[in-house]
Amino acid sequence: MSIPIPTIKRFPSYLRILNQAKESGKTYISATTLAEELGLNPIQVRKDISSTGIEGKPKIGFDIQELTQYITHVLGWDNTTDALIVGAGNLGSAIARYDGFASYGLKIVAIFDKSAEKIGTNVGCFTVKSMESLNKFIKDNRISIAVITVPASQAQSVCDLLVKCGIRGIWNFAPKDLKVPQSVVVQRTDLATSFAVLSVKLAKKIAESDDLDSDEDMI
Amino acid sequence: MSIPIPTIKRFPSYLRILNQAKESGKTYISATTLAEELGLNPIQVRKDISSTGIEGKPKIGFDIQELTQYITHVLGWDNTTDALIVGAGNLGSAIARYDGFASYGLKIVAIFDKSAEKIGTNVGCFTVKSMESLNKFIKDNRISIAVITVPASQAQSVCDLLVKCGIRGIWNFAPKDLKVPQSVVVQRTDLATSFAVLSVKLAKKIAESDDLDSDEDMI
DNA sequence: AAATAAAGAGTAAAATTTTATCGATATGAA
DNA sequence: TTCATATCGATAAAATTTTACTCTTTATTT
Repeated sequence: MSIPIPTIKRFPSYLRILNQAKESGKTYISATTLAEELGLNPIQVRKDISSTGIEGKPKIGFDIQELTQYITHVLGWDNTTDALIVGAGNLGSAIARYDGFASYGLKIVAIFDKSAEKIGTNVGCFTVKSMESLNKFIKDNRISIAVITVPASQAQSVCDLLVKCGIRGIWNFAPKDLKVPQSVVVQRTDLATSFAVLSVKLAKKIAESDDLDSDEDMI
Repeated sequence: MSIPIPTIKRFPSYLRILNQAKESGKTYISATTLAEELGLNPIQVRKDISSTGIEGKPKIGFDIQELTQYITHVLGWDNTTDALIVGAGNLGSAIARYDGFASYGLKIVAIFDKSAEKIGTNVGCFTVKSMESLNKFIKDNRISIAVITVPASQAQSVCDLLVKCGIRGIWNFAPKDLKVPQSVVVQRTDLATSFAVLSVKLAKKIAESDDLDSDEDMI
């Protein structure tokens, strides 16, 4: 009865639309409306929702409050989890300053770096801490999630260290595939992957419109 | 004969491993090795590669050079494409300063923002330009790709403007599903989506280890 | 109150993606 | 040279995911 990964991936988008709808004063929303907003197939939306077990009312749709609550719960976003960042470079700093994580139940509580120049400087509302203080911090604050934003060359060693300190979930922004023990979960967020899809789709689209052009020539 | 999206998404990882292997002096690499490095199924890797039409040698593997070239070409990363960023906030600035895009055939050439305070300031090696200068810049430099890093509330209007200026591909970092004409491609890169997967996998993993604990108790 | 239409729910079909199987081939060792 | 082994390639099977279809429900209209 586990929820398919593609469905999980669509859940955050649903939450976004649900919030919007709620703010505009609505109480119910139909799968059709959700689908329209997101450019999805309504049947797919209904199927996704059905995996939560929530039932809708014909002709009306789903209770926004109920749906929001359930999806938030499935994602585990109803309880705030503390996380720390390792790597105070451009990306790490941007993430540290980003204030949108609260709605994902994620709270950045510290940022670490090995560079002596960066340690002690401020990034957003944090002061960069040294790698030496990492272990104690994780233990003292019972941190289970870490965000890796160091260069690829250092990612594995940082990862190993984090695992040794007891981190269970790693959100990896370094372009590197990390090896971790079975008990640890890694999720990589890779700009390259995303851009690859854009590149290919764009090339295809341009090829199509070229085809169209030549078709027109033939008239 | 189009290449499946999941395959496209794995291509950048292959490229990374291929580069590593090349740097360490190798000429050939087997699907098995690639798969091991990436935690994938070797059969899947072979299937992915087969979609490029490149043939390998039994017992040896694939020509690294040839494979690299072909994948790079399929992704369209062998020709550099100029792109601009709209939104000079934390994320936009981080992206502007990121120097890893060169290997994706992507070259950031300018960054725009509507805030009077930001216009004229420096971000990395760029000077933030005004939104008024956007149209002319796109036309003069024949830009076809734009990166959107504005807040969600402004994303659609910025998107509309970009489309009007002739942009064909949009890489959207705003948590908002953009509506565009058929001729335009949008790729959203969403932190929430990625984190959702991490959240759920982690919860599952922790539940599993709890199960294990209770199993052990039963001995 | 009956008819209509806009959903939802459940099952089935289709499409896509991943994994398995088996025969072929090239290398290195006996 | 022959044999063992690692790997490839092609086809088939399995699994997953998306889409279609049919029926039911309920608000709205007449």
